[in-house]
Amino acid sequence: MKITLKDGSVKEYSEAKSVYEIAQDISEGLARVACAGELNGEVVDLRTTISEDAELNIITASDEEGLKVIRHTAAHIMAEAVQRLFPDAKVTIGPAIADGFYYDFDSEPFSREDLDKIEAEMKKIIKEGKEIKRFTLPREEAIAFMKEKNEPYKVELIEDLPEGSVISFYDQGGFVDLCAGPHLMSTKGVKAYKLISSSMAYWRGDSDRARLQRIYGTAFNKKDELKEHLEKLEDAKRRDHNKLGREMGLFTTVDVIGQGLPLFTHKGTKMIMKLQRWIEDLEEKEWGYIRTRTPLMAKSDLYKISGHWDHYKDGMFVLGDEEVDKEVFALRPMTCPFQYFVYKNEQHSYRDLPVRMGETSTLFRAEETGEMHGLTRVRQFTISEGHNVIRPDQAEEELKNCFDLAYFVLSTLGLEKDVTFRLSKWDPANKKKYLGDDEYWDTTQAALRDVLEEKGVPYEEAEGEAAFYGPKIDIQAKNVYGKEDTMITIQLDCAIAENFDMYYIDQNGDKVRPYIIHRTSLGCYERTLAWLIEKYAGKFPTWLCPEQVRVLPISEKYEEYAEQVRKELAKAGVDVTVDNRSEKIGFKIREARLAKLPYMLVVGQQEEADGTVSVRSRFAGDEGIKSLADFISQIKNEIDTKEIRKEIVVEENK
RNA sequence: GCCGAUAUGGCUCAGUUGGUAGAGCAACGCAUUCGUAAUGCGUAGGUCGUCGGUUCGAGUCCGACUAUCGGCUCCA
Repeated sequence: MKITLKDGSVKEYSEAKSVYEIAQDISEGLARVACAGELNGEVVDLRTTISEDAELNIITASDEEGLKVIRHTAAHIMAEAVQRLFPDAKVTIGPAIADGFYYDFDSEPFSREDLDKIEAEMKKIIKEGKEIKRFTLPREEAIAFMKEKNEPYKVELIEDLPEGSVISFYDQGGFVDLCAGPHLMSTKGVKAYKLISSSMAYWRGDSDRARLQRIYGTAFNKKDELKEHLEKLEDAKRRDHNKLGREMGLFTTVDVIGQGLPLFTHKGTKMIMKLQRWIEDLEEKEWGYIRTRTPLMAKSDLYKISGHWDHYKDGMFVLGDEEVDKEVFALRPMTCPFQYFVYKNEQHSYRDLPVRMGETSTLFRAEETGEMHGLTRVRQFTISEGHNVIRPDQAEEELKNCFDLAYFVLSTLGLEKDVTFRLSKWDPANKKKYLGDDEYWDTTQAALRDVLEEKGVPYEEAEGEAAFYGPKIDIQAKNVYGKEDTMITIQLDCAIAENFDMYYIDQNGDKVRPYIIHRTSLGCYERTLAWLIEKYAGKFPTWLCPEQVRVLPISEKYEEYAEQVRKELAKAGVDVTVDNRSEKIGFKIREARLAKLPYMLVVGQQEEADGTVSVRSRFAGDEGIKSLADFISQIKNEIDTKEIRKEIVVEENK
C-alpha cells in the first residue's frame, strides 16, 4: 500500500501498519513524536491500522497542533484528577489555549493547596500510563450516556449538536470525556505540565448562568520547554508595569482617592510631560493640527444630542439628579462633540479642509469596580485625541496621514514591531447597534482596508468591533501576560456630521456634510506609559527618562565641581541630579544602576582639574573620560534624535 | 458588578494554640572623604487598611466596608 504524507512524499509498506508505527518510521523512531493522525482528512486514533492506500497527516509533538493535543490531553488528566479528589465536581469544558489549557468545573473554589493536590494526582494518573481510546455514539445514546454519568453540562453540550450527529468520546481507562479530539495514545505522554492558577468563570461566558471554577495549567513537549515558559512568566511578573511602575516610583494609588485613579509622582509626570510635549509639537508643527481646549464636563443636553445619554449613561459620571436639580452635568467620556462645536464656531470653505483638531484630552469613564487594572484600565485618563474634518474626496489621503503619524510615533518609541493591526468592522447580524446601511459600511470598511493594504502591514479583520458610527483601524498591543489592549485607533465616520449639523461650503456655494476621522496618535498616556514600562523593563530610552544623568562626586571635596557639571547639563536641557551623600562611589553607582539611569558621571580630583567627566552608562558600561562639552553634545544629540541606544547585559546583584 | 486571594513602620517581610509588635533595606545623626554595584556605629519610626462585634484581653476569631492582586464580564 502507498501512504501519501502531508508534505507530498510517499511511503510504501507491504503489510498493514498502525498510524503510530508509520509515525515512528518517518520520524526515525523518536518516541512520542506523534500526537495524533488525520487519515484521509479524518481525525483518527494512532492505533488505527491502515491496510490500503491513504493520505496521512501526522501531528507531531513539536508542531503547534501537537502541542495543543498534549495540552488538551493534560486537561483531561486534570479533569480526572479533580473528580477523583472532588467527586461532586461536575465537568464542563476544557480546551487548549495559547499558553496552556484550562478546565471549568462546577465545584467549590479551589485553593492553591487544592491545585497542588490535583497536580500530585495527575502525576499518579500519568504514571498509571492509561491508554486513551476514542469511541463514538449516536447523539441520543451520547445524551443518555452523560445523563447516566450525572454530568448535566455535557448533556447540554451534546443537546446543542445537530440531530443525527455522531458524537466522539475519549476514554482513559474509566474516565470518559466528550471530546472531538485528537488525543495522545496514553496518559504517560504528558511529561511536562504545571497548574498555574484558579479563578471563576461563567458557564458559556454568561453572567446569568452557573458560576464555575476554572483551573489554568500549562503543558509542554519537554521539561526544559516548560521550565523556560515558567521562567518567562516570572520575567513577565518582573516587568509588569503595575509592579515595576510602583517600585520605580512612577505612580501610586490611594484607597481614599479611589479605584482607577492613579497618582503620578514627579518621575511619572515628567515622562508623561515629555511624551505630551513631543506629540503636541509634532502634530502642530509637522502634521497640520490646530489645538483645542474644551471643557471636561457638559450639561446632559450635549450627551442627549450625541446619543451617549441613551446608550452610555451607565458609563458616565453624572453630576446631579435629573429629578431634583435644574441642571445636570456629566464628566466627558469622549471629546467628539466638544471639538465639533469648535469646528462649528466658524463657517468653513471646502478650501479650509481638512481641519485637524488635536487636544490633550482628559476623559472619565465609570468602569465597574472589578475592571480597573494598573494604568491600563482606569476611570480617568488623558488621550492624544483628535478629530479631522474632511471632504469626502480627502478620505483616503487623510486616513493614510493618520496612519503614518501613528506609525511614526510607534517607531520613534521603538514599539512598531510589537503591535498587530486590526480592521474593526460592524456586525451585519446586529445592525441595530450601528448607524448607516450596508452600503455605508461596505464603502467605509473598504476605504480602511485600502489603507492597510497600501501600507503593507499584516492585519486581521474583526466583526463587531466597530464604533456605532463607523469602522476602525485599531493598533493592538499585548501586555507582559499576553492580554491585548487597543493602543491607537483611527476611525472613519461619515454619519455623525448630520447629527451635529456640521457642514462646509463647496465650490457651488452649497452646504455639504463633511466626513470625520476620529483618531489618536499615541493613544492614552497612561496606557502608553504602562506599555513602555513593560517593553523596556523600566530602562527607557534616554530622552524619556525622568532622570537622565546623575553626577556622582567621589567625595564631598568635589561637590562644587559636581554642581558646576549639573548646571551646565541643566542649561543644555538635560534632566540631571547630583548624588552628594557621603557614601562611597561604589554605593552611589549601585543605586544609580538599580534606578535604571542611563548615565552616571563620576567626578573627582582628575576630572575637576581637567574639566572632564568619567562617563558610565547603562549602554556601554564604562565609556571613559570625556570633556564635559563632548558629553553634553553627545547626550543632547541622543535626546534630540530620540535615539534608542542598545543596552549591554550586566549581571545585576540582587 | 461577580468569584477567589491579600492588606503589619517609606519598601520587603516575620509574628507560634488570642496575652498590648520584630527584622533587613530606606530615612535621620555621628564618624569616614573614599575612584566604578552595598563603610561603620547609633537614633527615630508602626496600634497592625477602615468601622463594628466576640472576649477579662485581638495583629491573631467573626462581620461589614475600602483598596490591591488573579480571573470572569465589560471596555463608547
